[in-house]
Amino acid sequence: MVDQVRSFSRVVTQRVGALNDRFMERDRPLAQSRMLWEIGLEGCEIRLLRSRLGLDSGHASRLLRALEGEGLIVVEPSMADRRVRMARLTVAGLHERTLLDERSDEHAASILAGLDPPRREQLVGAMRTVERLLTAAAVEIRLVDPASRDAVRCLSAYYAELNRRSEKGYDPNAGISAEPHELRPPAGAFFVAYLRGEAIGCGGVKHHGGAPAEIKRMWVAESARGLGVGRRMLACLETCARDNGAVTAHIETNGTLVEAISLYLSAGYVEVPAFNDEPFADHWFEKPLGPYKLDTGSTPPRHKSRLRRA
Amino acid sequence: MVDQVRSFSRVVTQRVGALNDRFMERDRPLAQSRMLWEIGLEGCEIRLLRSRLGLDSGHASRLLRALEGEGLIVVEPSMADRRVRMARLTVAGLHERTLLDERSDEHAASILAGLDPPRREQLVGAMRTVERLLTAAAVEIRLVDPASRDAVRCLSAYYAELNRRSEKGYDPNAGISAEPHELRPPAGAFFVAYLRGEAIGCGGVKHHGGAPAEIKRMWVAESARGLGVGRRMLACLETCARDNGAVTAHIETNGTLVEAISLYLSAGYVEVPAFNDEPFADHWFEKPLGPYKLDTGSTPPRHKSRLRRA
DNA sequence: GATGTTCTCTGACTAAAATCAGAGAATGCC
DNA sequence: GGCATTCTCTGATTTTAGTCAGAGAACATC
Repeated sequence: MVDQVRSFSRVVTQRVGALNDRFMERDRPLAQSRMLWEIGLEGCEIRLLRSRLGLDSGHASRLLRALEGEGLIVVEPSMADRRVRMARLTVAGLHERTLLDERSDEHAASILAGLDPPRREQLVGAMRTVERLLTAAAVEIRLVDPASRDAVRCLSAYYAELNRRSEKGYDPNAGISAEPHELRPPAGAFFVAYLRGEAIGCGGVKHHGGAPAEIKRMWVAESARGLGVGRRMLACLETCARDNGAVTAHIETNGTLVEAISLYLSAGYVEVPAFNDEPFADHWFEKPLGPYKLDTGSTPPRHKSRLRRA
Repeated sequence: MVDQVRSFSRVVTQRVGALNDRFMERDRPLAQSRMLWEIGLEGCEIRLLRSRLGLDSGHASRLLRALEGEGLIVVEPSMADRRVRMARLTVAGLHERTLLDERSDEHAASILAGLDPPRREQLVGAMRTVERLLTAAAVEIRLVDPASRDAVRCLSAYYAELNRRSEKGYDPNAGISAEPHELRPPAGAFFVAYLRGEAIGCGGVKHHGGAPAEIKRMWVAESARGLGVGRRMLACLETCARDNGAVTAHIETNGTLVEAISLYLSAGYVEVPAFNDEPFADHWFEKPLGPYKLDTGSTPPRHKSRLRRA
């Protein structure tokens, strides 16, 4: 398997990667082109550009200065926070970006050109699979403070989504609490899932010694669904609970969250009578956490995962 | 489709390409590491290194000097041609290369690490497909002089293979001739298939005005089989024949060349009685070349291609 | 309103990559 | 033998990329 990955890597970087770089070079250093591209039609915060392109702040600043000097972009302070600066394409910049776009399209088309239609479809299908799975593999789950910026951002997105999806509306302050101090070691734990530096999911657990641990605040950004992040997060929380003495995990949720419910079922949870009085919840689940039992996250039996796409 | 290729390209270069570069950097500039790697266990001609890595001769020379200075390689003239120089790894160089190897393995493993076993297999399978099809798409067929170096090289490989595979043995000078002047426009044509600069297949055609064109010397290197090169070469030769007035194509071959025969059948050839007295041949084929009929090279009906893998 | 943090920028560098022109040796081919 | 070609090397330089330290503005918090 490792050999296949390596040989794939060789072929692809040569044929797709390196060539693409050449195509992007249009009388302009590659890094500048990439920056131009990344700024996008809508403009972009500089700190985001830096993190996406993986650039040092000095380097990034110089690249922006160069593009600005050519009249391709303007950089101006963001309204919300005047420390943050926004880069935006000028008309000339938009034009340049369009050219880059066309070049990339040509390059992509040239890759497909050597193939007959059926093989072309096969290739594109396999590319889709590789892309999805590589993205999934790049997700990283980290223990963070539940009051940290990324955590807070995830939680507000979570609350907003619950509010949007359930008829009753959701109030994080009503019902069972999950305050930061309850989700911080040693009382509990809070994890954030990152994809290329961006927080795209979260989950918390409240420890209760030998009594059932409570799994709370599980959420995955819409843009990152279908990558198995939820499953990994759940496994992570369970491991954490088990390591802290729990032999059972408890989750409650609302019936409108069908993906969540199907995940719980497929991960071995069974529905049980209400074990608390969370007003938002109408389904309660429980799972025995066999000590040291490794959840490989493998595909569950078909009948259990049917709800998934419903 | 183009969009999918582009998005694939972004994800893969980031996750597989760029990271791999980081891993390769081992107190040594990336270009040096790549060179070290590319030299391989057996050593390699410098001009080959240059073409594979796409380096300027000055740049390449300097990289080699640096590696030589560290005692990792020795560079010595090739025996065959003393203008050409060979780079070969020393013991220390072999050791370094092994370390690079291990790093690459680690990197490949780290890509797989984030996935559960079933997804892992899915990823590796899709990678295999992408790799194969990208390689196939990179093959380029060019009209060349049948006396050119690449053509001659292909032809000798072809003769050698015929000799090896058939019991009778093969003599290119016996039987129907296909001398360079017969395969050169306007009398005929000769094509070579290239993969990353290397000649990996060939094929010729002898025009006879309105009379059936003769397809000759079709060969594909073993390393390049399964990529559809033969099919593309055949289509190319047929187009060429049609453009020169032929309405029928003739091919004769030997029964031991099963892949060839199955290719001809799946491409629309039908077996006919001997139309010449080529001593090497024991099967004769014919195909009507409908004018302007495009051979898309799409997958033939299953029952006809069954011989393919026999 | 004092303090610490976040974000961006500049200056001063270093390292690596890439380019160009020209020279010299070996070879192939009349 | 003369001549063009191939292959490699060196010197001189330029362009990119990337790093580090520190400064200043805006903001968050107590």
